[in-house]
Amino acid sequence: MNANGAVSRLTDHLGYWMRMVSNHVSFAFARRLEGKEVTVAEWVMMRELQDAGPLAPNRLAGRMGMTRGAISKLADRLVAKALVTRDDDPADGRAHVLALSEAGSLLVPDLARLADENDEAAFACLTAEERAQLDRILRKIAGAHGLKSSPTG
Amino acid sequence: MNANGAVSRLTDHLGYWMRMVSNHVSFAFARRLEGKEVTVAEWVMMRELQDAGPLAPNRLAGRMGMTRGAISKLADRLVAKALVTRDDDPADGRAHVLALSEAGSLLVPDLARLADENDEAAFACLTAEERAQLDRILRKIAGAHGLKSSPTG
DNA sequence: GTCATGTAGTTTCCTAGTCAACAAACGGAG
DNA sequence: CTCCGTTTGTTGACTAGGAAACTACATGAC
Repeated sequence: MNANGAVSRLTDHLGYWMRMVSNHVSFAFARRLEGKEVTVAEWVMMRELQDAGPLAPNRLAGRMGMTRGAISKLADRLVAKALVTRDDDPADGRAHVLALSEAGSLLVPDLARLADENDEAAFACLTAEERAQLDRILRKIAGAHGLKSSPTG
Repeated sequence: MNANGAVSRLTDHLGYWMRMVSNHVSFAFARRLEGKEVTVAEWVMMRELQDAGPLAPNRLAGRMGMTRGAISKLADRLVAKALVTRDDDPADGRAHVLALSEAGSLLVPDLARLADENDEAAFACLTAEERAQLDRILRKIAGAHGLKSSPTG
């Protein structure tokens, strides 16, 4: 309750606007990816594999903030599209190694360009000053809460 | 590609940090709601009904940015929990009217307090100045893109 | 009045996650 | 070496939402 005895409004919350804008940006990106036959989650996995090199599903789950089960199925889809390879880890009979296929590697810069364009379009309405403020504030929040996994869902 | 010939990094995007922080806030809120046996989407619907009074599912779909199908099922759940009532619209044989039940009305302030606490905790690390900047910037982006539906998903 | 068109809500099928149960393999204690 | 707890990845049951088909009703043309 606030001073007038009414409960605070939904739009009084920073989290409300945060979610609205975040949803919009992700949605817009998903639309851009449609033509490439790739989902946002698939893009993030390919991106992680590009950044970090071949990786165990378990590591990817940590980085992407998803469960191992989800990674397993996501990898299935990417392997089916021949964008990612899945091999047994010679050093550990349980583990696998996921890596970008050649086709996957070739596709990444293409998708990265779409990501750049999407970010640019989403925040084009801001001044350089405002973008810098937003960037600083978001990183501060992420730092304060120890956030580290790639946002996917 | 940027100057060094590498594709831009994932973390160069404002959208990346946006999504990470937004996901964190929503997740934290979902955890708070767990004890109340209410999901975030359910909370948003109850909130809308509190703000706008009894509403047709169709109107709610617009406000919440969800399909009519999703609203139909969401309403099913809330009716099952006796937090919302669903009546035929006497003025239109097709339409229904969703409204908070008495139990629902009683629960809203309780949940609103959780929402306030969650927002406070999520952005506690920011100065008043930073919060004001963030608020202004987010509203500016939302305005620039004509965003208006409650973020749910 | 009748019919065509449009609209509201539900339902079915699909997708993409979670969670929990599981089998295989690792690795340390004895 | 063997055993037992742990870790890895997969699978199945479940959940929440979207897309589109469907039903029932409304409304305007005639």
